[in-house]
Parts: sequence; C-alpha cells; structure tokens
Amino acid sequence: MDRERLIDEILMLLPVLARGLGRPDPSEAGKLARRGIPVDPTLSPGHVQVLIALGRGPHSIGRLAEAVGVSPPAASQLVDRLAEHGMVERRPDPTDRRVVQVDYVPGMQDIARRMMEGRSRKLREALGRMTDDEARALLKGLKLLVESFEGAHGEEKHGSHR
Amino acid sequence: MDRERLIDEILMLLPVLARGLGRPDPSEAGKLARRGIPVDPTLSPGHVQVLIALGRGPHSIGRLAEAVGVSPPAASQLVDRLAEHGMVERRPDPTDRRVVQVDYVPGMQDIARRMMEGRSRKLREALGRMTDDEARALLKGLKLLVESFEGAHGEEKHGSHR
DNA sequence: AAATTACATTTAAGTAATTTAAATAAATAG
DNA sequence: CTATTTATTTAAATTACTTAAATGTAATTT
Repeated sequence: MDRERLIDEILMLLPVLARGLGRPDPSEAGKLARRGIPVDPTLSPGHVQVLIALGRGPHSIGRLAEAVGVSPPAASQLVDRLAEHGMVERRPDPTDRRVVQVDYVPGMQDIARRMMEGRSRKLREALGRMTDDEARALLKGLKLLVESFEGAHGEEKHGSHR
Repeated sequence: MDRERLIDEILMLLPVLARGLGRPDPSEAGKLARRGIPVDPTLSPGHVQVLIALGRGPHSIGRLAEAVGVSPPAASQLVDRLAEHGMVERRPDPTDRRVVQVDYVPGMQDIARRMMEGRSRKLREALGRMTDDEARALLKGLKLLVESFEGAHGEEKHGSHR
C-alpha cells in the first residue's frame, strides 16, 4: 500500500479513535456504583489517565499534569473530582510543603485497576489479533505520532509569516 | 515486552495523542488567510475530518456524521462553519429533498488538501522512521483499536442503541 | 534575619466542542 | 389523505480545558 494512502487513512482514523476514547462507557461507572461510590459525573479520559499514572506510584500535581499532558490547574481539577469520589487522596509532601502528593486511597488501587478493566479488555482483544511484531510496531508508531504532534505545536515562528 | 505492559503503555499514550490532535496549529490557518478566507475561529479535528472525508466525494449530513463519528447535529454544525468560510457548500439532493449533500466549493478541493499538508507532513515524518511492515502494522492496529472501542460503547444495556 | 524572588498549587473566569431533546419538513405506508 | 418514519436543523445544557490571578512556601540575596 502506498505511503500517501496510508497517511490519508491514518489521518481519518486518529480523530475517530480520539472520540471513541473520550467517552467512558457505563460499565465502568457500574463497577464503582456497586461499591457505593457515587458516579453521577462521568469519567473523562483525563481521569482515566490519572488513575493509570498513579499505578506507577504517587505523583505530585505537577508531575501528574505532565504525565497526563494538561496544565496544572486541569490536573488539580481532575484530582478534585477523583478525590470527591473517594478514589484518590491528597497528602502533604514532608520534604516540601508547597507540594501535594496524590495517591490512591488505601485499597483503591485494586478497584481502580478493575475499573479500567473494560478498557484494557478491549485493547487486549485488539492486540490479540496482532502478532508480537505488529503489536510492537503499533506502540512504536504511536510513540512517534505523539512525538511528532506534540513537539510541533509551540513551533510556528520560523517563517514568521502569518 | 510483556503484553500487559504494552497495554498499559498504549492506554496511557492514546489520550495524549488525542489531545495533541485536538489543537490545530496556526500554520494551517495561515494557508487559508493568504487566500482571503477569514479564519478567526480555529479549525477543530472535526473540521479536518470533514475535509478529509469529502476527499472521497460528496456526503450527506448523515453519512458525514457517521464518517466523523459524531451526532448528526454536530456534523451539521461542522458544515455550518466550513460553509461560512467558503470551503464547502450544501446542495439539495435531487432524489430525496430531505437530504442535503455536502461537497467542496469548486476549486477548494486542492486548497483543502494543501491546508492539511502540515498534518500530513508530521505524519509522513513519523512514518518515515518506520519500515513498511511497521507502518502497515500501525494502520492495522489503529483499525482494530477503533473497531474495539467503537463497537463497545452502546453495549452495556442490551442492544437498543440509537 | 529580613526582604525579594521563584515555585507549586488552587481559584476564578471564559471558551469551545459536543450531546440530547425538540422542531421542521419530506418521504412512505396504509 | 392521514399517520409514521427519516433527515436535518435549532435550542439548551453539559463538560473539559485554558489563561490569569491569588495564596502560601522555599530559596536566595543582602
């Protein structure tokens, strides 16, 4: 298949995927509801990212913002919501009192993991239809894509045309 | 690398990518401005998708909504904006007067293509660092992902979606 | 040690995208 | 001809995100 054709297809596919990921499905909320956690407000992709990031240990708001790819205020708001629902908590950093460390509420790590099980399952399912090489190539491609599209946004100046 | 690890990484990566795609860069607007088309409002990923979709021929609002992955009202609004800017136009369907066909304004196809050149360039750049096999695997993976995540959304309550 | 500067987080305000529900108009079925 | 279904649009409301300004703490300078 022609490279240009590939580019066209991917260009069309990416936003579709982006939208699909943007809508957490009800089954995720259901998992929480069964544990008495109110879930009226929906769970945005940002919230999901925070939960994933915390799987690698506690994060400060700043590091969380960086990991998620949003501004610090946005990260703070994401944590607000998750905290309201009793999923994460803020803890003061003993070494620097400006800093707030965010972590799962004790016992929540497991629940958070399960809550994302729906997403993981879909992904696992998709990967199940690919060979190891293809799966690796997918990850590589996604990383390159992120790199290309992220790095290019602040840069606009060189022609100084506009 | 472990599959589970891959899943985690991709789960974290996808929303980052989604955000990156969400912000059209200013150079695209510049291309239009030079042709006297006012571009004060920014061009969202949805608009870009519409322009790409029209590359495959005229679409009704409904088909456009489906292609882009949004509700029909949203598609209608996307077309509103693109039409205001003189890039696309609505045309009555001779065979069914409820239907509106959307197409490029004559001569605009070329410009639309060029306008997305920035995006294509980034993508081409990323693909440039991959082998043919890897690139193909990326497309395959993206398609599978879209399929998994799209099909699964109405599914929670039995059937009866939209 | 006091004052200034830098930093992490939060609060506040505003913008843009997208959804659901209701309205309009045309086609089709009985 | 009337009733129902389908395509699109209008309207209202929700949500996520951004920048700018405020607060409290740390580091640095004098």
